Amino acid sequence: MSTEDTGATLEGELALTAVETVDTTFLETLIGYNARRTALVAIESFLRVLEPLRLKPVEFSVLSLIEHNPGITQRQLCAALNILPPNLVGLIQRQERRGFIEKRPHPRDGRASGLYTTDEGRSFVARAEELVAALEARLVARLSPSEQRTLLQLLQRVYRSPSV
Amino acid sequence: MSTEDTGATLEGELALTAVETVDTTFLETLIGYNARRTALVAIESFLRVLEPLRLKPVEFSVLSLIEHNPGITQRQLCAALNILPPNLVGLIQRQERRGFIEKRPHPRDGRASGLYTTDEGRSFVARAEELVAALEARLVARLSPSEQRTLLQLLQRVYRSPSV
DNA sequence: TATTGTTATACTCTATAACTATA
DNA sequence: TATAGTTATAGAGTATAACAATA
Repeated sequence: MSTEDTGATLEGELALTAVETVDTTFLETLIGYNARRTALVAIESFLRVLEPLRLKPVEFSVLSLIEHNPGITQRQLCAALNILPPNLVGLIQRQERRGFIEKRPHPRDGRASGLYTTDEGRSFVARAEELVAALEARLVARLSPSEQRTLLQLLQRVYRSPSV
Repeated sequence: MSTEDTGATLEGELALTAVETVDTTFLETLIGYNARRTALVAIESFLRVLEPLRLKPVEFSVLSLIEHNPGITQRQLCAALNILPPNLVGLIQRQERRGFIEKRPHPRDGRASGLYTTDEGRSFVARAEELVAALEARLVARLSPSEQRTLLQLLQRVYRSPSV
């Protein structure tokens, strides 16, 4: 992250410690810290790779979930993605305006509507998922296939464990 | 996340799929998604546990880094924590006002100042780090010690790999 | 000329209150 | 009475531009 290194540490001041190299060992023992940094790196790449499609991570998640769960409701999307209902409204409208999804009346609940991808939306999601899969491969390129599986499993066991 | 389950899936509608249970299998293959969810769970617990100390995750990181890197500059903190300089100013001022840190003139650079914890700050950080360590233990309670080490190592290999 | 710390400010993300229409 | 979706809005987090002091 730092681009310079002026060296010259021996100024003779006793109390002076590690002013050039930052010691982050304590923070690095915390999954919260490490998970956050990993997520930030992934999101950064994501933004770059999906920029040509004008698609942000949450928007991708929403489209992908609708594609694989035809008829899903906004309430279900909120629960699955940890989004608050008011903040989902705009996301849905945008994808609707782009012609990628459409609402149809819900068969059993007049308050809700089911969300579906359009033909155009389906091919768009397919393209996006390809780009994301390729990005994913680059992200974990340093890990062996078994290490990749292990990492996902361990993360899931942490965030799925109840009452943390 | 969902608390209800109305059942009654066999309505006879052909196109209706998985309206009650959401299929997230594609998203769950992505480290970005899994790392983010893990980070969110950790941050949630963090906010709850550190609330009595009126300390947020970033504030803890800042204090902890100053404690373990006496004389660190704001520029170094920014680089280490991925914070932009203007956004660090307020964080520093708040911890200064609480009497936990102090600025001293930098020995070699008149533009910068070195940051140090005060006596009060040191005992405060110690208390905070204890709480965080206990929280960490609960977060990874479902993993064996060797799995815990593996998880941290794999995460670090992902976010440290260059040019993702 | 470049960099540290700072102010002001804009933009995005997330959260809360309140409404409507259905259940 | 409670819930799905919506509007309006507040607040937190993150970003850029510009400046003074120092390198």
